[in-house]
Amino acid sequence: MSKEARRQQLIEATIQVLSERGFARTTMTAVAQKAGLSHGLVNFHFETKDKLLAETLAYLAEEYRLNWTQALNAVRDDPAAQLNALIEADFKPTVCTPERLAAWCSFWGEAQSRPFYQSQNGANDRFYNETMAQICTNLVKAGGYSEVPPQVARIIRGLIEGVWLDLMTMPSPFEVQEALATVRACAALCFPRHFGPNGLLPPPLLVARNVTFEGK
Amino acid sequence: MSKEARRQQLIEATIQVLSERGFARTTMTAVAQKAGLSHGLVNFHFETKDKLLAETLAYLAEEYRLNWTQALNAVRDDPAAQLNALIEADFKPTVCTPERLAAWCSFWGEAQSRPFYQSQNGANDRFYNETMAQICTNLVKAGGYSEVPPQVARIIRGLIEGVWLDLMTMPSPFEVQEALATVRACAALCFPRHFGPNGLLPPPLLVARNVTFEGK
DNA sequence: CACCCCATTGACTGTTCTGTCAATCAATTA
DNA sequence: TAATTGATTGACAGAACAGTCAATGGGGTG
Repeated sequence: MSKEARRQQLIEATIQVLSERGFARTTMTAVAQKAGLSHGLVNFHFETKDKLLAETLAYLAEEYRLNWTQALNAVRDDPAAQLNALIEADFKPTVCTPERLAAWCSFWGEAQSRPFYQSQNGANDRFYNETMAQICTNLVKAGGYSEVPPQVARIIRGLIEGVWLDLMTMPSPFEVQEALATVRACAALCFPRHFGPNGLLPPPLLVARNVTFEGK
Repeated sequence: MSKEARRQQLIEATIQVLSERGFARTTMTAVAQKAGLSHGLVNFHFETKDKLLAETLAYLAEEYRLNWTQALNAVRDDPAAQLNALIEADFKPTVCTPERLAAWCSFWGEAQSRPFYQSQNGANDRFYNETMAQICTNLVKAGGYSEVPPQVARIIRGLIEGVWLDLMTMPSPFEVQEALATVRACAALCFPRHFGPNGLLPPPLLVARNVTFEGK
């Protein structure tokens, strides 16, 4: 097996162990067992436990970043479509599985006391938040809304994080589709002329403009 | 020192250590040192580490429950005032300090892999959510809104959890007042005739009626 | 076929941490 | 004051774990 493939296999095993046992009880031996390998090999590929965990976090962060940037690149240059893409991206099975959610959560629990984890994710988070704020600014301007763009961005971003937590802590009846519906409902409250209860409204801006014009 | 006071002192020390070192690196010795006592004493009062952590979680949960139920009892029987009380309660210095936030977060990170922690908080969460949903139902009916009450409740509850996480993970400029303002802005989007950007609108329904009347 | 390189194993070491316990100390009661 | 009770200490044992390393094995190359 190639060196890079082996590393990725071990990182995936780490994510699984993190989600099953939590951060505190994640051991090198457990990771190796999950991958069906000996524990000495984990130290061969990642010199220390700290480095293994740091690389796992970086792996998850890059996976998350790719997920939303690619979703953003796949839609046309329209703020409502972009916001919709950003929202839906967070609930795609690429990043929104029980294992990944639980792994993220175990890192959050340790992040505050480990400066490395914080600096690792600080840049990514800032980039995401700035992108979200910019999209909201464009949407407010184009749609003639009166909201304060950075605040709306914080609401939507915060709500996504909150329902992510709920997906983990709540018993099973709360599913991904319901979480997404909750965020969509919030988007509809923020931008009622662009979002409905089922997501993006079909012709985004033309309808609103016509209504305003003919209404006067 | 009385037995009960000593236990509480050790639990407070545990909360501090959790927030400073995270769950994984919280040791009995660190807790004892933080309290200025010997580590054998911790085992004397709480037989095992697991029991110490379980009691710390129960302590935080009860503190949280008391905070919002008392805030709810202190306002008049009006859904808008009740919702406002519920929102503000989550940002009071009783429960919303950096230490407590960090301690909560470290428990979340471990909760999914430890059934005890989940069952511990399951009942409390359910009670809070049902109360919030009931208040939203009353407010929607009394205020003539068209939102779906359980969904609005999930939005507000989820957003509060999300900004709590942000308070922890974001660098310092994001402060409690800004987090509260974000939630208030969301409440204003959900119930525009009862909530403004600065929170509850003074006399909830009467003013709206008067303004409309004199404005005409 | 023989050699070499590198991934892989598993036993071993040193450290850290939990939980135990006999000895000590302080306070209260007889 | 003496005795008793309960809290407190710190040394100790046992367990779990991270990290090391010499030995092994297998695939590719000369």
